[in-house]
Amino acid sequence: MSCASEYAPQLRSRGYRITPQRMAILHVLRHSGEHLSPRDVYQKAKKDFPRLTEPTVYRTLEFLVRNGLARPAQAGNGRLRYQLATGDHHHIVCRGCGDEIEVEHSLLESLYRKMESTSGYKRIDSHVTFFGVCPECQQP
Amino acid sequence: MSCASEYAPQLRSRGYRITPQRMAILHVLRHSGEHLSPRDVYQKAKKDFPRLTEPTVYRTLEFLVRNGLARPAQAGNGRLRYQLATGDHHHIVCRGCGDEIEVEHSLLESLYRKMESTSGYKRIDSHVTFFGVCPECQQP
DNA sequence: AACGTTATTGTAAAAACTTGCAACAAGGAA
DNA sequence: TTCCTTGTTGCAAGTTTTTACAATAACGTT
Ligand SMILES: [Mn+2]
Ligand SMILES: [Mn+2]
Ligand SMILES: [Zn+2]
Ligand SMILES: [Zn+2]
Repeated sequence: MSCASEYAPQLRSRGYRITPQRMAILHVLRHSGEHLSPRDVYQKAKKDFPRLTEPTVYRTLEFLVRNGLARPAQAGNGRLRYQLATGDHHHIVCRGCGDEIEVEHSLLESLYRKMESTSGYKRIDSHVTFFGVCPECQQP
Repeated sequence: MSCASEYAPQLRSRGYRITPQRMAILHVLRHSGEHLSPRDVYQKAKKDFPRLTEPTVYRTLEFLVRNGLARPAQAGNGRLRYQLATGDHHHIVCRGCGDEIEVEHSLLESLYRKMESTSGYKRIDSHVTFFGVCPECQQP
C-alpha cells in the first residue's frame, strides 16, 4: 500500500491538505529504518522533492507527531529524531558508548495504566528513552 | 551547607577543578526551583559572575550531569532543562496545554529492575518525561 | 475549468546550541 | 611564594532549530 493511499484520507478528513512535501517526508520515514534526524529526513526527501526546505521538514515532523503518524525520540545527545508511529516500544541508551537497545512496550503497560489512574492524565503513549550503562561499559 | 563545601570535595577528588563559574551555576540550580533552561541558568548565574559565557553554561551543565550532580529533563518543546539531582522523580507533560506534573519514582522502581534484568543494562536512573492529556484537556 | 478560501510553504532572520583553539587560571609541587 | 601542568574558559565561528510573514497552492465550490 502506498504512502498516499494510506495516510492521505485520514489527514484530509481532518481538514489538512495533502502536499508533495508531506508525502515525500512520509515516504522517507516509511522506507528508511529507525529514528531519523530532521537533517536526515531533509536530505533524503529532497531527492524526491528538490524544492523542499528545512523549516518545512521541522514543521512537518511536528505536524505528523501531533496527528499520531510519527513519534519523536530523544537521542543520546539530547536531540530529537523521528520515526513512523508503528509498534509501541521504548529505548535504553548507554551513557558510556551511546549504544541503544529496544524495550518491549509490554514491560511498561502496567506502569502506564497506574500513572493514568493516579494522575488523571489519559492517553499516555510516550516513546521513551531511558539511560543506563550497557554490559560492555560496566567496569569489573 | 554552602554549595562550595558540599560539592567541591567530590569534584576535586575526581581531578576536576573548582571554578567560580561552576560554583555560580551550582548555586543557581540549588536556589532556584525546578527545571531551568540553559538560558535561565546563564542569566541568573551571570549576576554572580558577570564574565560567564553561554558556552560555559552548556558545558558546565553537561559536566554536572556526567558527574551525577544534575539531571536533564525533556521539556514539552523537546528542549532540555536542568535541575539538581536530588530526589528521584519523573514528569508527565500535557500534550494539549503543556501543563506538567510529577510522578513518584516508586511507581517506576519495579520497571527499572525488570529492565535491568532483561536487558543487561545497569544503573538505569533516568529522569523521564512522559506525555499524555491532562484532565482539563480531555474532551467530553 | 476558473475562483476563492485559507492551510501550507519558502524566505530571511533570529535564537538556541556546538565546536576548535588559543589564552587563562586552579591547584599540586618546589 | 613562585613555577608548572593541564583542566577550563572565552572568543569567534559554525550548525541546528525556531519564528514571522508574505507568497503559494490544495481543494471545495461555482
Ligand atoms: Mn523508537
Ligand atoms: Mn524533574
Ligand atoms: Zn556502552
Ligand atoms: Zn492540558
